[in-house]
Amino acid sequence: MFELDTRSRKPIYEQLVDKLKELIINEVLKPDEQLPSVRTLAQQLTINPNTIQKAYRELENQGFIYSQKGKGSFVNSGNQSMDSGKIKTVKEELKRLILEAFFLGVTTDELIQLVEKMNASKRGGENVD
Amino acid sequence: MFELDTRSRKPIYEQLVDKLKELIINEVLKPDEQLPSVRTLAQQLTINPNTIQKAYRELENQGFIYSQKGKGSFVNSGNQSMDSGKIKTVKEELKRLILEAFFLGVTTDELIQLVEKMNASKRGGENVD
DNA sequence: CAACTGTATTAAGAATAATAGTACACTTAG
DNA sequence: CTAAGTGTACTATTATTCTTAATACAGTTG
Repeated sequence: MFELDTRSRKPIYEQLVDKLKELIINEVLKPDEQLPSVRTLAQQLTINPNTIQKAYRELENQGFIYSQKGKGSFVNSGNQSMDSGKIKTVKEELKRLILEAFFLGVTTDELIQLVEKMNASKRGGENVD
Repeated sequence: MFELDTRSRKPIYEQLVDKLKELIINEVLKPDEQLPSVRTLAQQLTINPNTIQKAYRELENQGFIYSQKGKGSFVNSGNQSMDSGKIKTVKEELKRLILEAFFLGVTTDELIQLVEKMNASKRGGENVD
């Protein structure tokens, strides 16, 4: 399901969070779809269940999944269940990156085109690169 | 000059890198301006000189500053000295964040407006929030 | 009840970050 | 040239964080 880089300086649980977020956002994992159980995924990736749990806890804090004792962990649908705090955080990160892009010489038009391309890929689902 | 959160899970040297990048991008620190010396800044922030050096080294690797033995560390001017690799990296990060914003329900128009606001603040220098 | 789920806790080891101290090479002001 | 400043490098030690391990408990489902 994933490839993890155990040699990376980036903690494994953070790599997991990033990859799962990507799958959820790209709707590879659809809303209310059940995620692999903590123990199953740990066995598949040959890492410790506690590390999976840490990643799942983080994803739940960020609003991407919800967990139910005895049942499992499931994908949240977007737009819902998201408080405005998360949106503000993402916008702050975006502002930093946009300024950095400007500093590197990227133009406003290029960035706007990037936004529109991402929007198109969201609707259609084509691969944009 | 800065405020550092020693309690944060984020390493001090990374906080330094982020804050200095922000000051450079917003042209609070202007091109060819000299940064505080490793030892001076370490004394001001009451942290170890090695930690400052680590941050400066990272900033140099990312192309934001340049250092000269015996003279000091100085701010790089944008557009110059930046290879296209950095631009590609930033664009990749932007794509991830844009998709995440879409997932949270942010519209294309909102994002375009954000880009244009950042562009305005870059030229004028006003504070945009 | 049995076999799954998530969750919590404690303990130990491994990896990384930060500090401390020292040293060397270079530049500049005097 | 000397002295005081600069960046850079290195080793050693401590502190912090990440990861693993082994249990345990609570809820769900067939």
